[in-house]
Amino acid sequence: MAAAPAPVLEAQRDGEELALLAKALGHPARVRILRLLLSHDACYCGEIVHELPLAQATVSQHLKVLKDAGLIVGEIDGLRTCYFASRERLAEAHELLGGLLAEAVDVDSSVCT
Amino acid sequence: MAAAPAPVLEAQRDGEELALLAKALGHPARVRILRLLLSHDACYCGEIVHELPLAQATVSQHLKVLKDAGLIVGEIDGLRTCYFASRERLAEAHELLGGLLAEAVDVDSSVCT
DNA sequence: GCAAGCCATCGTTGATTTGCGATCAACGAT
DNA sequence: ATCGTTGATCGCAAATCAACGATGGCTTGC
Repeated sequence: MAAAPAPVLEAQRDGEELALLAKALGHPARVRILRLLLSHDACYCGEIVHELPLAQATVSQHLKVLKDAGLIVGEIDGLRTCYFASRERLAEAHELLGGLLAEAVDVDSSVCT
Repeated sequence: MAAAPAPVLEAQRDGEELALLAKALGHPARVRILRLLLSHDACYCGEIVHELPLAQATVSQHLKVLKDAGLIVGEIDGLRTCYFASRERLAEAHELLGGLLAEAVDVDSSVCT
């Protein structure tokens, strides 16, 4: 990722990546789950279910969406499953969004990590 | 940001606002439209349609979603409609996302049953 | 006036999402 | 071995979304 071969193509991939992440964040329950995980550093699934006004199956589904997007990580811990938020992935979303704004100013010095 | 009257409620509203914005950004075509508008500063609807591999009705629909989220503004200019990206709104989304990350580090006293 | 271009909207189709109860697999304790 | 607990998954129904053609309102040019 050091060499940027085709800026246009790269921008397009970034766009799709951003859309993918945004889609995962595009539901209040999922944002709430994410916030919960961020503030607790880690949480068992049961706690999350207990915190939200949703059935266990529904919460599990939302967890799956977040996990598929890479925003959280689940780790089986014996009987339970412990979930962590991926700050790196969240920061990636933040940077992709920032990249959009930066691109607005000019197509001048586009630098990616 | 310094004065927070009701931290929990505010956080919840922020979460819903973030989800709303993320949902609008959660489609590749819409991200592409947004990028187009940002890099061109402004664009007529026809140009956008011409740029995307989608029918005019579909593009118009995506434009409506972005407009409803406040991410773009449309201005009727005689025969055509000129669209602008709202950098402020985009920056707002960026900050809300940053707020999530910040909240991770921050202290909080939520109950954990 | 009329015709042509632009674009928002309507109505329809098929795909996806959301939410739930029910079920199933895995595990610890009895 | 048989529970009770935890959480992922399976179906299903309702809702929403995505994409499109067709229509209609609007403006400009003839």
